[in-house]
Amino acid sequence: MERRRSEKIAQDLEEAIFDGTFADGARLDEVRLAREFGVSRTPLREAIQRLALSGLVELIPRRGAFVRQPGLAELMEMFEVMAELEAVCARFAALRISDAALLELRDANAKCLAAVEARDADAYYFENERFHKTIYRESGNAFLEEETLRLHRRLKPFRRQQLRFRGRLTQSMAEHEAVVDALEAGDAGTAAARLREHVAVQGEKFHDLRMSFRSAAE
Amino acid sequence: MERRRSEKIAQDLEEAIFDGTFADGARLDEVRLAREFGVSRTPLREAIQRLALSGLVELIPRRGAFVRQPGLAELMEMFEVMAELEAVCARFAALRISDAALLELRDANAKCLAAVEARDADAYYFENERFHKTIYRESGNAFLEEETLRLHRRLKPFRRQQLRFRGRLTQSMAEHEAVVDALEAGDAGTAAARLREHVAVQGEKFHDLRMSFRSAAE
DNA sequence: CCCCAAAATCTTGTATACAAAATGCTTGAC
DNA sequence: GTCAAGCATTTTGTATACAAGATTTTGGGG
Repeated sequence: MERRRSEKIAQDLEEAIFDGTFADGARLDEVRLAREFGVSRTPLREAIQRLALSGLVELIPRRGAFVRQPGLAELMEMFEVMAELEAVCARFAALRISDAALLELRDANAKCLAAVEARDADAYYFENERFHKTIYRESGNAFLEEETLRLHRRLKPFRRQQLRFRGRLTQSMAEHEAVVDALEAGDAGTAAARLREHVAVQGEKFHDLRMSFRSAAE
Repeated sequence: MERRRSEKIAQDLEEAIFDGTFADGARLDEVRLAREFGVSRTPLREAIQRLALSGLVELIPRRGAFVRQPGLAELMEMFEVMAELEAVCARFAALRISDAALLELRDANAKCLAAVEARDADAYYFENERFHKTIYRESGNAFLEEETLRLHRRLKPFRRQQLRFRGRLTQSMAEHEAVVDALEAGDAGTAAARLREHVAVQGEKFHDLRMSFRSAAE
């Protein structure tokens, strides 16, 4: 826990932006939010600054902070980079992964599959995250792990919507298993390619989803 | 230019940290720096926060901000990631690069080579940066471009020391040309591999350099 | 009736004042 | 003499007050 007030406020605001409480382009009124959080403007400004550096809000001098939701094109780009980063993690991990981590990946997948069959969305997400984060960690490069986690967090709210696709989940599990097979075999190229494809498909599915949303809404 | 005071202070502090004005672990005294910059603590704190989010300083609650120079191990990791990011840029660029950009790459290389022969270090760095940044841009993924630029900036002070290696520069130019050849041919795999190797070598050379510094200093 | 300009208001950016916490120093006891 | 406890000092975190710029509103003129 850092300086807890501005830290917590930043998290809350982030959540609110992800929730869609703040629409794209909405202005973050400092005094209003300060009242709402029951603090002065100072910690709130620090929180806003933090969000600005994360790219969630745009800071216009003397004008204020405006929510900056990524558009569809930018999201596709982010998913593309996510796929590449995970592929790099997999490539490194194929050479460096420990036996214990391989067991953890198998375990996460087993529990993930169980969650799918039990229709337990929360458990599915938890185990799915454990799977991916384990690969980041086993890349053996702490900086890469951190950067990949950063993007993972940023894309989290958009990834979440994919549960709506029936049948995608079991397919996803099969892809996970194939990745682990390649990692176990120490086949860096295959592991990278499979994980890249696995994540890229998420981006594409997301694309479809957004499109259907758009046409349904307007 | 954002809120210019805290923005400028952050840049100055960043520069000072890179220069080695602040040693690793040094505390950034708010009141002292505020006096030094002739501002109050408020904009200075915002600048420090910014640096903290960039990872240049560590913020310990109720203790203060401490300069956090990356150690050798972390730097190697960062160069490793840099090589991978640039490789991804090259892979994308191979499919998307424009003829104009290819000409720009050749032009940058030519001027770079001229700078080497003229022993013009500044010109060399300028053109070298132009070369790499052009490839980032031609990846056709603005988000990837931005993220790669971020890491590029962060590694800049450490890359700068490589001029000391005689003979490395002409070799480096040859590698650049080979990368452009692959891009021109649209050979994504080769372009990626060559650029990855080019950047990875920088990291290794840097490693050697630091080692020699260490043994010389202590 | 509309448009332009000036003033008033609102909001951000900065400074200062205050509170809380941590560190270090001093003093006292064993 | 040393260790511990309490107090003082220093420093961060927060609140509030002040200044500067931007926007909006109002009033006057065309």
